[in-house]
Amino acid sequence: MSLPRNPTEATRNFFEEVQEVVRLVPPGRVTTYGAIAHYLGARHGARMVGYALIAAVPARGLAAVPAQRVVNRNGLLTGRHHFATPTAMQEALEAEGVQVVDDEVQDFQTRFWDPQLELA
DNA sequence: TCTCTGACTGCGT
DNA sequence: AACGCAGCCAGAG
Repeated sequence: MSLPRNPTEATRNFFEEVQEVVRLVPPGRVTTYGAIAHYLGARHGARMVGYALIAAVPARGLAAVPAQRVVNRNGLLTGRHHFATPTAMQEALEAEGVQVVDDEVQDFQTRFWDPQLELA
């Protein structure tokens, strides 16, 4: 799968909603694809959340959309290969105090930030 | 059109 | 506990 060149209106809106939620994740905390999908009403699957981030990073940059704070439900950095370098995602997380060992966020449960709960 | 492939998940076996 | 599988939906070929 590659980047969408001409996203449809609906797709673009979904992408923006995802990016908006990701921007609300506090530094040092992480959330998951599924949590975001659920928060947005699961209109699209969790896969689409990841897809939205592919479009988000090059379009807005790491500073605007902290995509490193989105991991899978097990705390694994499944999206690290989409960053500029293979270690960029891990380094970005460690820079804000999140320890990562073997592609896995340490102390994941207490680091987890659920938009459904926090933005209620 | 059809098929395949995902930065995913949850359920059933 | 490990796997398989279906649902999720948009692009590319």
